[in-house]
Amino acid sequence: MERLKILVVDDESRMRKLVRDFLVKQDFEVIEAEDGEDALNKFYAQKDIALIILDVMMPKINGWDVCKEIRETSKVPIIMLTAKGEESDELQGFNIGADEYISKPFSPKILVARVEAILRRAGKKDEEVLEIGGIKIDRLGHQVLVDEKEVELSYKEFELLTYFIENKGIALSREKILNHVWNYDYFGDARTIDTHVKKLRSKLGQKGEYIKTIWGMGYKFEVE
Amino acid sequence: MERLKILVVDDESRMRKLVRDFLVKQDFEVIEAEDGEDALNKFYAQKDIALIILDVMMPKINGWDVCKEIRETSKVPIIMLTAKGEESDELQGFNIGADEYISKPFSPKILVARVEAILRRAGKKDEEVLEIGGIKIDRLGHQVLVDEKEVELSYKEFELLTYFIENKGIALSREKILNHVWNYDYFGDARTIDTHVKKLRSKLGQKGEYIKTIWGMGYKFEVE
DNA sequence: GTCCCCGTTTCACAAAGTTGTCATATTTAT
DNA sequence: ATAAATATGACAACTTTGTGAAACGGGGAC
Repeated sequence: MERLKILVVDDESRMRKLVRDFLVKQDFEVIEAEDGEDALNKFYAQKDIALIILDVMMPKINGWDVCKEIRETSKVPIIMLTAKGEESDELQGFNIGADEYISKPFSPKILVARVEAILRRAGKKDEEVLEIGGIKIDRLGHQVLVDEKEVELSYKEFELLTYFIENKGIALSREKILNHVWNYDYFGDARTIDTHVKKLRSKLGQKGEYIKTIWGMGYKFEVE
Repeated sequence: MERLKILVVDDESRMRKLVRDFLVKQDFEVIEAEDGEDALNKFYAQKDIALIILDVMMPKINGWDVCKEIRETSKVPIIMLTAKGEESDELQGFNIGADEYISKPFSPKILVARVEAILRRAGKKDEEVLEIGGIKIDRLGHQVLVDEKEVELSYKEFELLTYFIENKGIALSREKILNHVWNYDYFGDARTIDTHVKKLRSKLGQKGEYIKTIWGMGYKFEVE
């Protein structure tokens, strides 16, 4: 297996070196960029970057803008490094589509753990068939089998179920679901999700119960 | 890990120097500000400040107002330095969202100890799984296991338990709990916490006893 | 172009679950 | 014993979620 490329963007070289050292130890290939402009150039030049780690505070173009710009054309996973307290885009009132936020200061151990979790999930996107608890998703055939019997799902239902299963065991906020299943620039009502969940649950029959409601939070797919 | 930045705000340069010297000795990076205005400017310019030490008595903008202002946008930990008798503001229930109060005169050793305790706690916010005494908190799954069996908690209960465990072994006043689990701008009755503690204890069964009452003070989570 | 079909979204109301408060009981410190 | 603080149970107000129906909207048939 070829080493995966990670783009690390931070204006402080000390910080880049720190992050790089840990990632290299985990056998990733690291590419560094020292500001937003540099980051965009390197990202577009190197088409096979698997993940971006992006500091928020940078001269010229800041991290939020780099993220937004990249999201225009790519769904590459992005981890934002934020200062304490400004971690969430919700707090800023606008959503820019990062996948994770890690607040400084952080331990390198945490960073590496998150990177691996994200890549593991992202890796699922390459698998042709996902299977869990008697539900089989065939991406190529765009088909879902429940206990070997086909269940007809609409496009959105299929995407939603796939997203749930790619992230099984993880509580997903409506915000996050909208970002991934709909799109980073979708501005509709989050309650739309409820309707799709309802239909999914009913089409999955008994197994619809795997989609759990997390009250005050969102949903989670979990097989017992 | 990169050195953490601490913003020290006091109008007396002697005091700043004193505090700075001790913090630098502990390998923190120190940024100084000599009044409230200066403090706000430097805080907003340097986005990765990990903690603020803030004198109350200062010209132009005083410490209380700086704290309130910062709390509008950030959850960065704040330690207030108060002269004898000034804490009354805090005691009178005028709540501005500081994390700690240290009254002058204080020993630098105490200050450093508090700083490190706060930062240690803040670091826990990035850990995905917390585990202690047979209680496991899975943040990603938004799920709590007691002796490997799931216990269903409401949103607030989950937050409260998480806060207790992030601060295990530390006595927490109701004031403090309200500030962190509810919000800095919550003005309800502190007795509300009692009700939530009651429910938490009962849902945790035997292990509910880990939540100890500290008479006249608040609560503390402690495993024997 | 118009009509129709069907997936998607919105909406309004019902249902379910949560949270804060209050009165009362109990415990604790002195 | 007494006063003060905490525990508890019940409940009302409030939020969030579920649901069915209606509105919307794009693409194909005609």
